[in-house]
Amino acid sequence: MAKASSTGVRPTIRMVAELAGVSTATVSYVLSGRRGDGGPGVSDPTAEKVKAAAERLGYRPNQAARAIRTGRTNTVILSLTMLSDPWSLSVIESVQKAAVPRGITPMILGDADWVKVLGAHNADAVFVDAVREEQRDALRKLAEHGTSLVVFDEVLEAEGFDVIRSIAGPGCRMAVEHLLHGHRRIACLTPATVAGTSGGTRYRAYSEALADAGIPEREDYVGLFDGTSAGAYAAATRLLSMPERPTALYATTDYAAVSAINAAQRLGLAVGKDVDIIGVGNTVEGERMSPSLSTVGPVDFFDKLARLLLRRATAQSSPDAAKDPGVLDFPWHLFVRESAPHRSAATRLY
Amino acid sequence: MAKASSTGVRPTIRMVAELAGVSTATVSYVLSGRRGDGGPGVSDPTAEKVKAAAERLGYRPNQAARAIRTGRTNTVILSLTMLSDPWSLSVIESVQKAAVPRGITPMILGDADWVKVLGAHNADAVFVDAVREEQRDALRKLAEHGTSLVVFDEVLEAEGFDVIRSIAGPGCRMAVEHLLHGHRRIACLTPATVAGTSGGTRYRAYSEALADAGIPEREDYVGLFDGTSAGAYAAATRLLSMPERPTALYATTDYAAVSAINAAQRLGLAVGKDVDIIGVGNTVEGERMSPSLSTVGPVDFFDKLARLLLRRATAQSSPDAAKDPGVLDFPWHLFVRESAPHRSAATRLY
DNA sequence: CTGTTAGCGCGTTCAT
DNA sequence: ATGAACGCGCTAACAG
Repeated sequence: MAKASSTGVRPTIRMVAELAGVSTATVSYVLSGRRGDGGPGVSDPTAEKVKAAAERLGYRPNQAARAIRTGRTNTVILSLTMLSDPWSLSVIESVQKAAVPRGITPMILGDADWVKVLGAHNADAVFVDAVREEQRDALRKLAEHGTSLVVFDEVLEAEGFDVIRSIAGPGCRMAVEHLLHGHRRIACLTPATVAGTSGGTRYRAYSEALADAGIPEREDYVGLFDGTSAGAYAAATRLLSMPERPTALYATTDYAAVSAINAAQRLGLAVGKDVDIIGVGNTVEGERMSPSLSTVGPVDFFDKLARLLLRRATAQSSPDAAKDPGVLDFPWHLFVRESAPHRSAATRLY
Repeated sequence: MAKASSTGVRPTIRMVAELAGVSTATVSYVLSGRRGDGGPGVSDPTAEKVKAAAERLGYRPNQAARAIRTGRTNTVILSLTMLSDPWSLSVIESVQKAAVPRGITPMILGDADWVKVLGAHNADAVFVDAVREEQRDALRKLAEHGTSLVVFDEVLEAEGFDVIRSIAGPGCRMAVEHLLHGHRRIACLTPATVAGTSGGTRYRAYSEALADAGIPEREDYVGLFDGTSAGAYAAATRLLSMPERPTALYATTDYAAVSAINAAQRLGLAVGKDVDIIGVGNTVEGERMSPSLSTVGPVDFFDKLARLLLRRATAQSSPDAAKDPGVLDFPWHLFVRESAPHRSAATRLY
């Protein structure tokens, strides 16, 4: 029960050394488990003494002090602007899965003004989720002065930092065209926050694909909702309850598509038969549900992102295979699953 | 456009000093904006020279090095287990609003194994949102050795750290009893993940209040859902479409209550008139919507939490009015708003 | 083979 | 406005 040392003071390596009756160097060797080059180098008895002393004092190595000497913090920072977005949660999850086993801690920065913070807190690598115009210069400066950056952006070029890119337009187009093979009455389910954001691209793909197919766009076939799942559910219910009910539904996000499937089933419609529903994003939930969700999106996006980030974080010290920063482009694919299967001439709904 | 120094090397205070032709001490004073005691102490011309040199090199002070000397990192850590929960987002938002103006950066730790991390990364203060049994000892040890902790927990006592407590039971009871003043047919809308979590308390309040009022609990009046808003919407729709429709609905979370209001309106029911709906949690959205949501919950919870955390972070250095750690108990209140107004004998629905 | 000494690398801060 | 010590953990070079 050895209590000792409830002094409210953070124990240092020197206190441990004193209590164990050895030098600080020995403590350092024992606790970090390494020694210069070859063999073990610390005898079992002393190692035990040191460990006991450290345990008794509640000693924890001081990352800040370690960082100053080694240049590594064993930390990656994720700067995420929309924490509530499932996309952000996927990023966090993937990075955590990749980082934690290697002893690296992901820290999340919820604020959008990463510019001030990142220069000061020296993480081994940083992921930035969105770059505003006026932040670009600061970004380049950071990269110039030793910060390892991975940036998610559709237009930036790699200038000392990695760029991850995932362009939605063509993929969304594929989704709508997939529906056009079997349908004419195609509705669109999209959040109302279309202004300027990526939502705009996704809705535009719908408009343009319909126009190119010679199908006039009906205003009452566009289901706007407030961005929540409940809102998507309500909007989908409205669309699917119309007298001239659409036979297919293009949802600009996967979670909206999921809500739409729920709504359709509640209305007694067989999804993939009476009505086809396709989403955008290729999130994991869609793959797991029943019926499985047809969707478009990048392949393996989050895992590859995590791997790149971790490689950057690790390559700091060992510049072995650390390639120069570059652009990593994720092409989108069409995933035809149960909620919107292939339609032959025989199964067309028009 | 003075570029200079794109060496990929992080500039140090010494490089700045050399370029400006002054000592490192002067640079430190200029950039941190303080000087020993009284007057400015640094002449304007040299201050300008220093700032120019720092700007040219892209110098950013190294937090780790600063921390080692001052013992302060200007950082608070938020250890949050359920990042997708709106509750976590509220915590983040409040803390950010309080911290950023004071130059303190909140970092979010998404992993549940804060034990290893917190000992190493010395933040000025740490908020922990859930403590498992086996983590309690580690918690005490951390607190003993200088980590400023604020813990959210319903049973822990303050042992060197602050405890924030917000007990749901009695408040939920008040919510159901409020409905009992005007109703007999009261349904309950609750996520299916009742096992052991706080959800259990909230459902139990419903069961017990009904039992005490001599009303038998009907199984078909309990709407279980999967935890999503869409699920809550669907479950509420089912409840409100029953032949013997309940006249009141007790939802164990505010977001479920919001979905229920949407569902009721969609079914053509006047909320607050044909059907009363009450939530749990006192979140801001409920107050802002129309009809405004009646609910129970703590008052001013997030802001007070943020203030306490920031006080702890700041008090590190100046031990002026830093009271001893204690338990901060948030009593719950009943907020009677439009979705479930007061019912007099005349407006009773039975 | 085991353990110690003596610096290093930062920004801060007290004397001078 | 400066020189030098300081606080921390790490580690090359050395001593037993």
